Formats: sequence, structure tokens, C-alpha cells
Amino acid sequence: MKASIKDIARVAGVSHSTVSRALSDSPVVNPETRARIKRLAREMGYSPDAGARGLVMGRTLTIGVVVTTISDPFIAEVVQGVESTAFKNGYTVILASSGAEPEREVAAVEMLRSKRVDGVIVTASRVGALYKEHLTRIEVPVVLLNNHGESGGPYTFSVRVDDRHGGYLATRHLVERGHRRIAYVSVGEAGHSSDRERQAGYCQALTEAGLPCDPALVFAGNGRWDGGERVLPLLCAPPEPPTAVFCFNDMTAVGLLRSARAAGLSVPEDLAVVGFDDIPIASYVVPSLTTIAQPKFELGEKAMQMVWILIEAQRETATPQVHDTILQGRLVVRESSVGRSE
Amino acid sequence: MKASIKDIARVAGVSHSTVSRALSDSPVVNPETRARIKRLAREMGYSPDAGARGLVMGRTLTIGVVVTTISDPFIAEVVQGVESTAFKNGYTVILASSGAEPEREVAAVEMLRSKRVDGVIVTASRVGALYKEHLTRIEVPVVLLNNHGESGGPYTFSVRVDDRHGGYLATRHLVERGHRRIAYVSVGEAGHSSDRERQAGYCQALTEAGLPCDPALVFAGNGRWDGGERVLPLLCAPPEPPTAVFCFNDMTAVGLLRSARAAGLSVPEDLAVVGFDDIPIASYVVPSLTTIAQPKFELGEKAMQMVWILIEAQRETATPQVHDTILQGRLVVRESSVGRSE
DNA sequence: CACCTCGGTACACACGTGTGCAACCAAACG
DNA sequence: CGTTTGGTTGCACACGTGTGTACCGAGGTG
Repeated sequence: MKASIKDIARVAGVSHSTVSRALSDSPVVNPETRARIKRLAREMGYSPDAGARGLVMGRTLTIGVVVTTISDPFIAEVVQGVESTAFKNGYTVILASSGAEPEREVAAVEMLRSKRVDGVIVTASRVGALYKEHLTRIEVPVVLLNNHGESGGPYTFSVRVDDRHGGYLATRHLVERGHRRIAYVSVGEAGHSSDRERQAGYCQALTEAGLPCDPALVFAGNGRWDGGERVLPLLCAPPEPPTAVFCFNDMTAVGLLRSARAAGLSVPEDLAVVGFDDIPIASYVVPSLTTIAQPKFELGEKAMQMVWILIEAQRETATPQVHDTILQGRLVVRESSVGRSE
Repeated sequence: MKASIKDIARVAGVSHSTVSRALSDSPVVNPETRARIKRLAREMGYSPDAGARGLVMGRTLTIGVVVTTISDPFIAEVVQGVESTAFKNGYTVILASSGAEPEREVAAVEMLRSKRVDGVIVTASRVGALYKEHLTRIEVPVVLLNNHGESGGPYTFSVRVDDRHGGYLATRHLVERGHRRIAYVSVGEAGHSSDRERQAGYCQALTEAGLPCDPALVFAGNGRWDGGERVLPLLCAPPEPPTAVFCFNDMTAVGLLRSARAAGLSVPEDLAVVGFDDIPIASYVVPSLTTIAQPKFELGEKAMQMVWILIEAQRETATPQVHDTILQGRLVVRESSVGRSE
């Protein structure tokens, strides 16, 4: 059986309140008895009950992280940033994966509510309406990651990467390499805000270079590698095919690289390719992939810091001194856009 | 403020015990009042306090998962299996990453103990001595993943992949392809049990084919890609270099592929390469990597099922009907061992 | 009418922890 | 010696939930 402060109190011959105070270094207890109690606690293998403590303290030092799936390397890296920062501040992370199923999404949020988490971080490209309603009901600070939706309540904010600027950087890079016909492979899903923004940056760079934003050069992928693979034939179909392509994300680009190789096209000579995200695979494919690196770890770090500030503000019922944060992506030039020999 | 069963009891004009029983569908409460209370609970946005419930029930329906880092794609997939199975059984997962630092390891275990988790799953290649001591003190079922250490207490078991058989499969595949001089790249760390086992399987396949187990054909890597990269020159040094190589893991093999390409060696014609793990990258490198696929998701699934059985057994103070489980890896043949044209 | 049965509900306690308040004791002071 | 002061400690309650036991009223039976 596990030892409680009452058990310690019994063998120490004091009341449980004295033990409680001694263990929390209260200055009112006699230094000798405090030492004696602490020694006893160590000997008896005492470990404070987080549940009971949370009950009386009104805080659990726990934050919930909602993800679609943890096996997405991008998300995993973000969670790593959250976990690391949480640990430094004495917080614990509870994981809740939704698997992108609405049913599990609400179950996950309900679970976090039951666990009385002090805050919630949500990493999902889009937050369903039903889901969102449950999120606000949780009455606790919420930070949305890479979500472009409006930051609802007074304690709901968001951290995201600058998609538009990222798209701009990627496309400008291709323009600077001398390309005039540059295609874009979208996620093929209406209303996907990241997709919209990246495409807007793409158009901005084209316009700035005096090039037209030709809708015929925008192709629909699906955000996965098979989407990139399927798009290649369409890309090559026109009489004057594009010489470069910017993809919504790395997975799409990787699929495109694969099918390009199968079709005998050489990258970047026949077709230059740029992705977005900088997932681990990007540096291992051949040719290695030029991409926009999202600061994944910092994304999670920043989100956790923000949640922490919000929690503190809520405890003092103060209006929090935070605002939505936008981090900048970074262009990482690799072989798929400049060749190996250069 | 959050609504408790007492609040519901007040507005319903009954005692809190009646509310408690009504919400847990106890047959002793009047069906009408039960319906009324349930409706009230929904209206008031009631959510049961998991901490308080855990306090009185003696179980938290929570299991802790200790990992080195969640951004390792292999581990992430395993955790996904754990999480998915846990959710099905009504359990919640608390994540604790140790970052391979001993200090954080014990802090992580202590944290899980405080949270009164019902069971623990540890995914780490080796469990330190100090760390292990803390693990046993937690007095709760523990399942070790891919750990070859002795399964200590009565409620400590392990789930792992058959490293020896995997090594055997990989090497036999190369033998069948006609190779006579086959090298092994180890993890270069004394006492690493997975490494030892995989090498043993490698030797077994060689012996079975009437080939010698030449120690000069065993090279030391470090389990990471740079280790594989550095090993290539040594591999090519002998007057009669090996025509095939089996690597401890995929990362090592990927590094080896990269440096082989840089050195102008063609794979698999000049050198056939086989890895171990089947991480996502394996299918994207060029040439794609032949490897032994570990059943990652099933590994996590099995571990969670085992923890569940152990928990149930412990509750009834029965001797659990489980035993250490060994899952089989699967040979996945790709381009790095048979070429693209065949 | 007295007794028993039984469905439904309330009371009281338990779980482990933190904390305001009172109580106690010793020492110092008037 | 009486009183105050200050340092320690215990008592009692609170947090939210589950459950054994007692209670109460209605209906049935002898």
C-alpha cells in the first residue's frame, strides 16, 4: 500500500497537517521535526497524490495536447517542444489524439475537461464547429496551433507560422533561379486556410516579378504523397509545361519527385521542386528537397509559454498580456532546386 | 465555476449521493428522478472530476508511457498503437519523455507515480539501474518494450520483436541473392542486447549457408546515419571487399547509402544494403531500402493489452495469465538489395 | 391493527491534501 | 506572580466522488 501523509504522521507522532507543512517547507514548523519528517517520508517512499492535491489547490499543473495523430513527424516535433517547455515549468502533458474523427475529437476534449487540465493546446489544421463548441466549454486557456480560425474567447489565442510569407519565399527563390513558368500544387480542399495563404504568397512573388498568376498552373493534390504522384502527368500535359513547381507541403513534393524519377525527368534540370514544412524525409530523398522550414519545436515552445501566461493571468483574473503570435518560416535550399554540382 | 454533483443535487432538491448513483445508472434510483438528474447534468455542463473519482476508486484509468523522445518516428508509431488501444479500453495516456537524461528519467517516473497511473509502458533500448529501481517502487504493472533485461517483479513483463530472427531473415535474403561476403554494421556499443541478437541471427544465417562468421566483416557504427556514413571507407578497404552489408538499423543504412552514392558506388550492383526497423524514410530514399519491418503499431497495441490484463489481475490479487511476448519482424524487399529492373 | 417487505432516499464516512484558526507551551517581561 | 509574546502544533473543514447503512413511507399479509 502507498504511504500517505497520515501514515507518516502516525509513525512520527504528529498530526497530518504538520507533515503537510513540513513537506512544503513551511517556515512555521520546527526545523528539527521538519528534517525528521522529511527523512521519514523518504524512507517510507512517500509520493504526493497529484489528484488529491489538484482537488484542494484548484490546479493540476497539467496541460492537454490535442493532436490528430502523434505519428505525424511534424506534429511529433511540435509536441516535443511543448513537452520540453512544460517540463521546465513543472507541468505535465496529457496526450489526446483525435484521429481526425469528430466522434473521438469531442471524446478527447471531454476527457481533458474531466482531468481538469489547466490549459489546452490544439494542433489541427482545422477545428470543427462542434469540436470548437466543446473547446470553449472547457473554461480554460486554449492555444491553437497553425489554425487560422478566429481566436474566440478572452483566453483563446493562436500561434502559427506565416504561411503567406513562406509561400512568397519559396516562389521568389524559384523566380531568382530564372524560372518563368512556376506551378503550384494545392491541398485540393476548399477552405483550407494554410493552403490559401501559401498560394497567396506564391501569387505575390509572381506578381512582384511581373509574371501572371495563371490559374491553369494551379493543380490539386491532397496533401499526401500519392497526391503529388498523381499530379505529375497533368503537370507535363500542356504544350509548354512549367519548369518549376511549388508544393503545398513536403509529402506532396516527395510524391512528385518519385513519379518524376519514374518518368525519366531529371530534377532540378527538367523540373525544379520546392516543398513546405521541412519534415525529416526532406533531407534524405534524392535529390534532397528544397523547402520552407517551419520552426516546429519553437512552435510548441511558444504555445506552451503562451498557455502558461494565460493560466497565470486567469488565476489573478487579469486580462492577459499576450497576442496571437506569427513565427517566420525559413528557406532551406537543397538539391531539388539548384542541383548537386552548383 | 464548474458544476459538481453537489450543485446538481441542490437544484434538483436531492442529496448528492442520489445524483452520484443516478449518473452511474444505479438501479436503486427512481427512473424518473434519474432522468431528471441526467437532464439537469447535461444542462449545467457537468463533467465528472477524474481526480476526485480516482481518489475514492483507487484507480485512475490512466497509464503512463515513458519514451526517450516522441520525435523519433519509430517511437511515435508505437505510442500511437498504445494510445489507440488505451482509448478503446477507456484509458488515458500520460506522456513522459526522458530525453535519455538520467535526471529527467527519474523525474518522469516520479511524476507518473504522483499521478497514480494504473500502469506504465517503457519504450527505451536500455533501462538504467537507478531508473529501474524507481520503476519497481511504483508498485504498478510495468511493461517494457524492446528491452532485453530480465523482467523483474511479478507484475513486470516485456514485449519485443525477435531481433535474432530478424537478423537471420535479412542475412538469409542476401545469401539467397548469391552474396558470399556479407558485412554487419553494429551499433558499436558494448552490451547492447538488440545489437547482439541481430548479429547472432546474422551469424546463424551465414553458418547455415556454410559461410564463415568473419569478425573482420563486422564494423562499428553508432546507430545514427553519420555512423553509417563513416563506415563505408573501412568497408571498401579490404582487398576483397564485401558485396553486401546488413546494418543494425535503417538510419545506419541510410547514411551508408548516402556515402555510397557520393563515392560513386552503385547500390545494389556494387553493394547490396539491408537495414532494420522500416522507418518511414526507408521507402523514400534512393534506392529504397530493403529492411526488416518491426510491427510498431502492434508492439504498442500488445503492450497496452498486456498492461490491461496485469491491472485486472492486480485488482483481484491474482497471478496474471501473461508471459513475455515476442513478435516477428517481416522482411520488406526493396531496391537496395535487388535493383529496380528485376 | 401489528408486523414485515421493499423501493427510494438521505446521512455519514472515506479517499489524500492544504490551510485558517485556535490551543498549547515556554520564555520573557512588567 | 500574572501577563504578554512568539514559536509550534492540532483541530476542523474543504475539495468532489462513491458507497454501506439507516431511515421513511407505502403496500401487503397474518
